Amino acid sequence: MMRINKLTDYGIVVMTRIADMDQNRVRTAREISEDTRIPLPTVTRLLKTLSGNGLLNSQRGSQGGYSLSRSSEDISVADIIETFEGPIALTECSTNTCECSYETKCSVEEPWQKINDTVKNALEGISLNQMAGKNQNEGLLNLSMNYSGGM
Amino acid sequence: MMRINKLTDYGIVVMTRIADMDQNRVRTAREISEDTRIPLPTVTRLLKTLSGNGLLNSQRGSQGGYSLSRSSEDISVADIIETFEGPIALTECSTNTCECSYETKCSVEEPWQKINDTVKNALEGISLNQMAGKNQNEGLLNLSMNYSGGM
DNA sequence: TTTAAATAGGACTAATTTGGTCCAAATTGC
DNA sequence: GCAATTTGGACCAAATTAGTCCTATTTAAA
Repeated sequence: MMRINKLTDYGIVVMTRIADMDQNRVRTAREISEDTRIPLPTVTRLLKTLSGNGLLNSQRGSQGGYSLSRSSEDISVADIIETFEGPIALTECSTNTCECSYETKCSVEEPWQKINDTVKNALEGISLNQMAGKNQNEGLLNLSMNYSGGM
Repeated sequence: MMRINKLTDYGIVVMTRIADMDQNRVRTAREISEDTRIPLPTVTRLLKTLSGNGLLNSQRGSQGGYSLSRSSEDISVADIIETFEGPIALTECSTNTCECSYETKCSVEEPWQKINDTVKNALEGISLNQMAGKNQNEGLLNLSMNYSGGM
């Protein structure tokens, strides 16, 4: 648990798939659905969300479809997650002005904020390019923090 | 979104509250409910879960109650989250053996695993003691990764 | 030994969120 | 004009989560 939503996960799959494909033509929802085996109506919805938030360009009409709005190196996992889930934050308290009614909660606010920033930082450090097959072996994660290996 | 559950959040509040109190006596569910204003039945349930997972000691009967099972410095936020939500992982794929049916998903597995580890690492680096009022000003976060400040 | 104060365990319901589908409208190329 | 596509939004079903309640067990103290 403590998961990102399934749709967000799908969104990453879909974006990864588009990044993997030939960048010189657009891809239709149907194609992507067939590639990923995610049901068409769901893919449709994912693509709408992604293009609505500027991660994909869309072209309507016959011969239309979707393509990345910018290079896969310039799209981070954080971008995709935020598209579907809004600002990255593990607790509500740290996003907006704190309205919590429990006295102790707010003494807890600052550590949470840093936790959230740390997580956000990690996710921003991973590009679509790294998720896709292109760069698969070395330097997969170039996080701005020093990841200390297996725990 | 991408939140920890509300009960988990409450759990952290409750633990923080217990850590803040005099360690020489146990605290009852009722007291904690009054302190935190979280409804008694809910607090009761939280405490049962926490003691069931070994984060709290419980003493039954009259004059009974709960107390930390170990020092607040030795209890991490990760411990509490895992008590309520199981292993820390943003995606399902990285916890158990991957059963996903989408071909692209698994090319994505390794980066996710590292993301999850990074998040886990961050949460393990924060002790209850730091969440509580005791240590509030300096060195709040002693993460094993270098957190590079506001973004 | 009785009683009152606690925790323990588990069943249950209500509320909320999430996942998934569908339809009608707009756009575009042929 | 027609067929292929995206767009926008409404809608329902399923799953998860939050919260409550009841009964049993344990313990200290009167």
